[in-house]
Amino acid sequence: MKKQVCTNEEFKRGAWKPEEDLILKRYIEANGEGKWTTVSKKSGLMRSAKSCRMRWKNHLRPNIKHGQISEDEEDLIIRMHKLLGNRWSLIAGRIPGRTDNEVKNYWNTHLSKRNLNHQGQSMNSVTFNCKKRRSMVSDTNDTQQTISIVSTKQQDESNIFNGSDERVDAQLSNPSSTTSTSSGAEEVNAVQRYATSTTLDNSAAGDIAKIISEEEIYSCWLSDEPTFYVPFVPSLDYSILPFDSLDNNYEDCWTNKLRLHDLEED
DNA sequence: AACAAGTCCAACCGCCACCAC
DNA sequence: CGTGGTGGCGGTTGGACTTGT
Repeated sequence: MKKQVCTNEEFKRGAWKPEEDLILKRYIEANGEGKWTTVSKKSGLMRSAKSCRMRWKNHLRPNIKHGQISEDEEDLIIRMHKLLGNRWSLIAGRIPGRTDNEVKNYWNTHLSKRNLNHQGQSMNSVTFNCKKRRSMVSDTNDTQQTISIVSTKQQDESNIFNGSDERVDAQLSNPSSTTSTSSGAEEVNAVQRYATSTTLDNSAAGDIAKIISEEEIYSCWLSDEPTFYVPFVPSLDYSILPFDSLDNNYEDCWTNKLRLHDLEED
């Protein structure tokens, strides 16, 4: 049987010309965003669906901000990266007008080296960056969730983080046994989809994992100590909490969360 | 002026989740 | 339930441009 192969040779590649931009822009304005294979076929551009999508998303979409990243934006990127790791789309989602590609490029070219230097001088922190977040192992046992996070070894000096090949198993106590407001199933899904484990400081009393989704952040200790579970509090923007191991004020964050948790219980 | 090295960023690639069938 | 198509994501690459020698 003859196998149907879609070769890249069918599609034009390389830099987009202004006239191609115009065609794509007009097509999407007339027909709406999405259905990129249809865009690819019907626009007459001879570009792949992915290429069309990428061009629209990163350059042609309305409200895209071009030009220099401001100090405020830079500060936000650094803080968000500290919190989320290389979750560029999530970080970009918090910076109006900036794309994930732009944020990623900016980080790689401007900030990663600077942060390496800063890190070397001031602290010895380790980040487990969950590269393969979707391949995490999750035990769907009713009473306990075991989340296995495979960290990536980062030997390159230019990388800001000291890496580890270790496998981190975070034991989350059963959500249904806590006072969490959402269902256990929802929480497990959130954890499975968007887990990132971050230890903030080697000197901290136990390692801390932040389990993050777009709207929710869960927290637990990764040490041998009994784990606890902090429910999401909708009124609180966790991303702006001062997670700064230099000041050790993450302790306050934890305290704040627990206090809010207690209030919710009341 | 010419070349090498470094920097930047648009574009591409591979992987994976989701969904329709 | 399995499969194929699609879209989204993060990592990487390649070439244009800049800076240094």
